[in-house]
Amino acid sequence: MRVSRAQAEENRQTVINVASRLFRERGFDGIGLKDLMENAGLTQGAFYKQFASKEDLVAQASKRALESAFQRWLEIAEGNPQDPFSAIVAFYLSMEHCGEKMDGCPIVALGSDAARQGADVKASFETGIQKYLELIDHWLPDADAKRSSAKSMAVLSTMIGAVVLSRAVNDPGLSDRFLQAAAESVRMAMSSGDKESEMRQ
Amino acid sequence: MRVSRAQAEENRQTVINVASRLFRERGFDGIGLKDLMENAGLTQGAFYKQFASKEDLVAQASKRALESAFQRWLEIAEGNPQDPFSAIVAFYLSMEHCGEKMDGCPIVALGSDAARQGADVKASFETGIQKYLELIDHWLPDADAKRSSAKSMAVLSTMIGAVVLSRAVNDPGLSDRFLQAAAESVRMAMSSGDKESEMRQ
DNA sequence: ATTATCTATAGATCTATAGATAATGC
DNA sequence: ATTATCTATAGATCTATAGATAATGC
Repeated sequence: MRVSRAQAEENRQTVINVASRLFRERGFDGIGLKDLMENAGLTQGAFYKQFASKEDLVAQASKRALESAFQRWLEIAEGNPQDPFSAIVAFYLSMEHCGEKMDGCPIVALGSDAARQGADVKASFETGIQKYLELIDHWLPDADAKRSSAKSMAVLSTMIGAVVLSRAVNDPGLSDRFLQAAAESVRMAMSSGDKESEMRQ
Repeated sequence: MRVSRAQAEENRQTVINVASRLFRERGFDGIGLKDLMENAGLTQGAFYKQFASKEDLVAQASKRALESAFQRWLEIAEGNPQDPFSAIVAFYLSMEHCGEKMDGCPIVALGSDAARQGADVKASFETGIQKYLELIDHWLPDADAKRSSAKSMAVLSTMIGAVVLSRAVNDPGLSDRFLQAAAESVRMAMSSGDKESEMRQ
């Protein structure tokens, strides 16, 4: 029954990967350890050799979810070097992304849940969120350098809020309007310079 | 043990009100019927005379949460007739609102959870969200009448996303920066006219 | 000898139902 | 007679632990 150290580590990674997807689909409280472990091809009994508690897995799976979602952003950005931010917006604020909870943005899928978790889980989110902000900062017009952070924060807020809203309603038409409205708003925000200095003119 | 019809209805309302607050604090899966009923001063056995299922209560409590949060917006707006939207922004994007999950915005507290629920729960959210949009529409500069809906959607998205993000991190400084960045962004969006026609000039 | 995984289980909790009780409403 | 609430419980599920097993790693 015992497996090699390498195999055990591989199993551990599988559990984290499976959890990062199933938590996004069903919520932290929406799936039990038995179901999680079976989805990773193991039994429940093996869990506590790998993780200290369910909360421990929640923190690690959150970190993994944020990391893999961030990787996806990088891939999409690299696929359109001329205008990486527009490519991100087209993907993120699409009905396709709205429909794929399991592989979509974990901040949208688990943001409300994260607010109820302990410091370790929030730390996973905080680190991931900072990376998103840095990436968006990087795409801002140079003139905005000093105010970059605030603008990136507003842009990220708009994107996340729009997908949360689009998933919370029944009407697909309304969902799509939220995504389109947010897309227009963030494209505008990113293309324009510093709004305060514009107003001072 | 039986109570009057009026008392029974009052009890039912109490259960819905209690649930609307405790669901916001702990999530739909984070509190059981026994705990809910005890918080309403009843025992678990009384539940199924009042509600068809837990999901039924989830839908009704969501409706109630959206309604009472909307009432709070109206009260705040009436408290500042000169600039109702600024008053809403000052409240909604404050650290105080960030800290009060139980009485705060249910879209922030339960948005991720709502995405996993059935059509009845989503209908509660959809109806509530539409009312927020109408109210924000109402405060837009007249010039924006035609494009009002899209702008209101972007503004609501930004506000909700910012509070979701501010609650998902540990660092209070970061939380506050998200709120401030969103506040500046939505004030700018509401005060400026139609951005597309501006760009055409 | 160590240990990753298994089966089995403890003890708590979950949703939902059944039957008793006692007050209402006709 | 009806019924809102109560106590009690069924049956499922939850997190976590205990001890057995069999393969690894020294």
